[in-house]
Parts: sequence; structure tokens; C-alpha cells
Amino acid sequence: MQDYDRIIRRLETISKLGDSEKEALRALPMRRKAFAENADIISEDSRATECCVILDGMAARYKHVAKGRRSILSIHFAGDLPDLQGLHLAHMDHGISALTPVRVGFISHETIKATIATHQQLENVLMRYALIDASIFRQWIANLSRRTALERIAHIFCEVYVRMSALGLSAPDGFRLPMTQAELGDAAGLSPVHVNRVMQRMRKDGLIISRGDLHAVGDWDRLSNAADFDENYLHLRRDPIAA
Amino acid sequence: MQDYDRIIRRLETISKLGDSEKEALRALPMRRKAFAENADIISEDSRATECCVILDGMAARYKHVAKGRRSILSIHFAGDLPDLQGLHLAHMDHGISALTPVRVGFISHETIKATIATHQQLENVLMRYALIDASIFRQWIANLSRRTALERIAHIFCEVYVRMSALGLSAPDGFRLPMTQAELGDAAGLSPVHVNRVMQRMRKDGLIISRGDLHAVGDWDRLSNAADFDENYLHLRRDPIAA
DNA sequence: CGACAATTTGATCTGTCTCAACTATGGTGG
DNA sequence: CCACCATAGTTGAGACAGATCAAATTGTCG
Repeated sequence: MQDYDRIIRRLETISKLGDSEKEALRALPMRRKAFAENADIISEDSRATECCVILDGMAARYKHVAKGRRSILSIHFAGDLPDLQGLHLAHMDHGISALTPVRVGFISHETIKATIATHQQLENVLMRYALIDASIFRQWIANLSRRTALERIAHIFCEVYVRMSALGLSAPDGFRLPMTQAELGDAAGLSPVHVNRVMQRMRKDGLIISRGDLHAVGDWDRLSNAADFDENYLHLRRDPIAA
Repeated sequence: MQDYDRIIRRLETISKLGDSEKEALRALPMRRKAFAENADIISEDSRATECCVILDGMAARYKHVAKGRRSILSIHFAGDLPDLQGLHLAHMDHGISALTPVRVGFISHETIKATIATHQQLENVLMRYALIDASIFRQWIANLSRRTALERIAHIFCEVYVRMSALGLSAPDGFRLPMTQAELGDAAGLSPVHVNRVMQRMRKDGLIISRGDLHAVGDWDRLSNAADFDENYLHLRRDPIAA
């Protein structure tokens, strides 16, 4: 699959694109760059002049807090545009780092602005993209604020599973979540040790089935129930009417 | 102060507005409505056809999670537009409720869309508004995920203090945060009892000085330090260059 | 004044953290 | 091709931050 197709596929989880929009996207010049695992794609406190798109692999947005602790704010994969806000907010308030080796495309703010100026539909999709991002953040706030360790981890699994499935990135035998237990802890606000113990319980209870970083959903009803998961907050385009 | 002036003042914490933009804002027809304390301004799972603006009093965005627990996602006061996302996302993924008696203005999506279509500058400000909202959510994620009870509560105080000050809503003798300790708990992911004990410690240590819901900052350096607070994430217009 | 809501206090319990060791696992260089 | 090393996962024991339950006290407002 071509790089531009990944972007298009991703944006079409939000709304249907016309041929002219797809053309415009394919015409965007893109600088490609590969990053090693754990490399900083964009660092905290920098100033971006380009937007990045994840082409391959997985990345995470993060923020450092006092005492060397780190918080993971969101998880991203092929087609995701994790720093759209850079278009309007010069100063980065968080960083983006590679969870696996990744290929990233960089598109200058200038070209994006020029393109959306002539393609109202694209501007709308990107606007919706940014707003859905915010909706996901809200959900994470609720998770961290009022859920137990098991609920939090189960919720992350549910979200990643649904988002990957919407992109066709999950196989019948499961989906790949190449995060260490320490990284999952940074995302769930838990210590690595506790993540380990909770995941053991989830496996024993048949909620998930794991082999390395390949996870399968053992029982979706019980997993999503344990997580108190409701996919509405992802605002995925499911019915033609919402398109 | 007129209702429209509150909106203008709020938007000017983001970027400077020209006379033509201010005119356009004043021309927006607005339906006004008063709500009692704890009333639902917009309920979860509804569909909005109007945006709301807080004119007087305080409101909070919230989400309910399993077991009757509630999470407060953000705190809002005069001039805030807490459901801009409704413009592009039909389905509400959270609710908005009144922390105090509030007056709210409702402006239809249609008029807003028509106005920003002819006022590029206004569209930009609202875009920035929504993106700053998301930045604040990210900060809250980091707070909940990797900070202690005292740090979380201190951080909320810092944020509210700075945001209110930027609007001229804090007096020399302090600022009014009319939330019960139970509500603060919903915002910080803590039990009401623990909020109480932590606030007692903050008062004893001179970080804050409280009389009812009127709070004064005892020692900004020590308070912001205890909270690990850095106002960058608020993206306030501080220097003329960023405007 | 009475009543209801909010705050405060005390006692106990528990989920999660921390520290520390041990066991895979996979990659690298000799 | 194997020995080694680093990284991730696992296990155990103990400590602690914050929750829960219950009661007392202090507003505050009709």
C-alpha cells in the first residue's frame, strides 16, 4: 500500500473523500524519514513548521512531568496525524516518540494551509480529526480519573483494537501492540510491575490472549464490559448518514 | 460588562481581534437561558444544534463512568465556549453542567458557520480555541496519570487562577472557585475525604489561603512549584508577536 | 430556628507502588 | 555457532497513598 493511501484510508474513517480531495492529498509533497525505536520524532518544547504523518510502525505522544516521570497521551499508527495542532499553535506542548521503528512523512504547514484553502472538504476532515483527537483525550481523562488498573488497561486494549480494526490493521489472529509493559504503565498511569500482574489476570480470565506483542481478544463482550468501553467517543464513520 | 464583551475578552486571550471581527461577533443572535446550580446545560449523549457560551457563573464538562462515578473534564467560566466540537461532531460524548447558577448563551451552528465563512480571522481564533482545549486535556491526562493528590489539586488551583487572571476575573484578595470538595475530587480523580485532607495541608503550609470558596494564592512560587505548573500548555497570548 | 448540604475528623482497609531479585528472550560479537 | 549481554517480563515481600465507612461538626439559607 502506498503512503498516500494510508493517509486517505485514515481520513476516510472520519468522512468519505471525493476524488478531487484524494488528488489534492496525493499532490502534497512529503519528506520521508525513518526513526529507530524510542527515537524522538518531535521533541517537547520544540516549534514545528511541518505536520507529521505516521506511515509505518507505532508512535506515542508523551509529556514529561516532575521526577523523571512520563505520561503517554495517545497511541498512533499508520495514517495518523499526531500533531495537527502545530498548524495553529506554534509551540509544542508535548513530544512524539517512536514505539517501534517508524517511517514518518513530513508535510510543511504552508502546503497544507494552501491545500485546505482550496478544498473546503479537506479542511472539514482535518477539523473533525482534531476534534476527535480531543474527544479521545477526554475519554482518557475519565479512564485515569475514575477507573481501576484492570479497567484502564482493558480500555486501552479495546481502543487500540477498534481503531486498528477500522483501518484493517488487525488480523483474525489478533493485533500487534508493540508496547512494553512499562510503556503501557505510562499510558495507564500505573507501575510496570502492576501492569504485569493485571495483564496476567486478564490472560487467566480469558479476556485477552497474548503471544509476545501479538494480542487477541479472548471474549469481546467480557473485555469491553470489564473496560466499560463504548466506542462512541471515537466518532468513527460507521453509517453512511454520518458521512 | 455586556455579554458580547465577555466573548470578545475571552477570544482575545487567544489572539487579537479586529473591529470587523468584533462587529461580526456582536451581530450573532444569541438565545439566553439561566440554569440553577447542578443543572444540566447539555446532557451526555444528546445532539446539539447550537453552541453554548458561559456568560456568568461556572460550569464543568463531565463524563459518567461505570458504578455511578463521575469525572470532571474541564472547568469553565465567563466567555468560555465549552462545546465548540458540536459544530463538527453531531454526537455529544460528554455533558456540561452548572457548578453555580449560570447564565448561558446559545448560538446556532448555522449562524456561526455563516459568520466564520466570511471572517477568516474568526475561523482561525475558533480553531485555535479548540486546539488549546485539547492541549489542556493533555495536561490533565499527565496530571492524573503521574502526579500525587497534592500536585493534582495544586495544579487545578494554578490553572484556574491563571485562566481567571487572564480574563480579569481574579481580585487582589483572591479568586472564587465555587466547587465543593466532592467536585474537586471528580476533577482530580480523588475521594472527597482525601481532597479535604490535602487542602488542609495546603492551607497549613501556606500554599493557599481559603475562606469559603474564595481562595488566595499564599505563595505563587511554592504553589506552582508544588504543582509542577508551567503555563505554556494554556497557549495564552502573552506577547504581541504571538498574536 | 430548623434543616440540609458541605466540611471535618477518626479508624480501618486495600489497591497499587517500591525495591529487589530472578528468569526468559533476543541480538551481537568473538 | 555459541557465550554473553541487555532488555523485558515475572515473582515476592513490604510499605504507603488514598479509599471507604461512619459519625460529628460547621455552615447557610429559607
